[in-house]
Amino acid sequence: MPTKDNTTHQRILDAADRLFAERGYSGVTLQDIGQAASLRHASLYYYAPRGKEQLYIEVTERAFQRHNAGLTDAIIGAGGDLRAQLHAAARWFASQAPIDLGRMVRSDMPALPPEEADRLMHACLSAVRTPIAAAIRNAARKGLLTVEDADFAAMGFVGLVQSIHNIPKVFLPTAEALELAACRAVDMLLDGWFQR
Amino acid sequence: MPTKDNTTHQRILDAADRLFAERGYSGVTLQDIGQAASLRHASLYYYAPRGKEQLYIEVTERAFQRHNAGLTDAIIGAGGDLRAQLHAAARWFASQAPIDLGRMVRSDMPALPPEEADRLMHACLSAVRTPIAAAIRNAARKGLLTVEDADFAAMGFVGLVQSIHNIPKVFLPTAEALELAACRAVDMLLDGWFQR
DNA sequence: ATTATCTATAGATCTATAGATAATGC
DNA sequence: ATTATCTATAGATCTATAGATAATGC
Repeated sequence: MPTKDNTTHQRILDAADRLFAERGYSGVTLQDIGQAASLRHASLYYYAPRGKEQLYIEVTERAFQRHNAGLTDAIIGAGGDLRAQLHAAARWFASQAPIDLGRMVRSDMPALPPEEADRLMHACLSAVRTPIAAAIRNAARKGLLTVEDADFAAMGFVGLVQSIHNIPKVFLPTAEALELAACRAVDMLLDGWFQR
Repeated sequence: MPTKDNTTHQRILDAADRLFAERGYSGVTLQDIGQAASLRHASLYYYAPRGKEQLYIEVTERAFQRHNAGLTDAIIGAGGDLRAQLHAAARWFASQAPIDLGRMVRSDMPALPPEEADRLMHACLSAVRTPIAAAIRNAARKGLLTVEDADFAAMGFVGLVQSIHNIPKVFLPTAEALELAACRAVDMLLDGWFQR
């Protein structure tokens, strides 16, 4: 029985997390994960008896719980101002590995059993949408915003902010440049493109 | 020598286009493409001697040339108003299969030879960014906008508009609902979330 | 003859399992 | 004894090639 709180287990999950996030479900083999975690791929079954599928589901759930916590903390830590809250959320996204919701929806999930896929995808979307939508609703209650659908707006926010990760690295070489770009993207959305 | 303008060839490219766009490079096998085009996967080599890689590169180039033309036409056909131009661009994106720039950058391209990948990704980013950035620059020249970096804004626009494809189908079941959502996303970006 | 397709198969992975072996704890 | 790893291998793909075969055009 694999015990929890095992260094090797953590190393495996970290490697799987990084590889799946980078290349997606079908782009990663158990050999890749084994190699990244410095053990034979067959040994992965000791920690994940249901194989690649189990590893993907576990690390994806874990990753989005982390995003949910990271976003919630960032927003709470930013005080009561929506702009500050969304800058903090954007900086969180800029500091983390890119999230490919599109790839997850259309490439990764179809490789999983449908019920598992539905449950997992819903949890992931929820994890990133909820804290941002809550911040939006909070500001909307004060009558500051024109936003009608906070969930829709939150999904757009994520899509817009994640788009900074599609910009070639030559234009945004440092972590600071990436964070700054993320905040500029937020300001575009809050203030709009048209002159006020 | 495979002749151009061949029905089978077109059927193969269309099948490959649809499958690669949906599942990405590593999520599609030559068997899948053969099956979708109603011929044995070995026969694909008659039309694409360099195999899967050649098919991916050809259909991806073709797809983004199509997007470039579709966006350019949509924007030109919309008249001189930026909002109308961007609504038309957004409707174009809503009417087409989703574009996963993130998946392309981080999952598909790493499976290709680096020089090919760089050239192809640059061409794809350019194809979608250029017509939108031109519309933005055009409006900015009239002093209507606060946008400083038209290319950056255009990338954000694409990310934001494509995010509608990540919304579960139950919320946006019809093509009309999707187009409407795309236009709402554009309005959010043009007018901003804050009350004017 | 040329063109377009197919069958068969080689060789390389990939997932998954069985069972051996080494290290650790009683 | 239990825990953690490894080797070896089965069985299923996957890409790619060789060569057969059918259809078409001269």
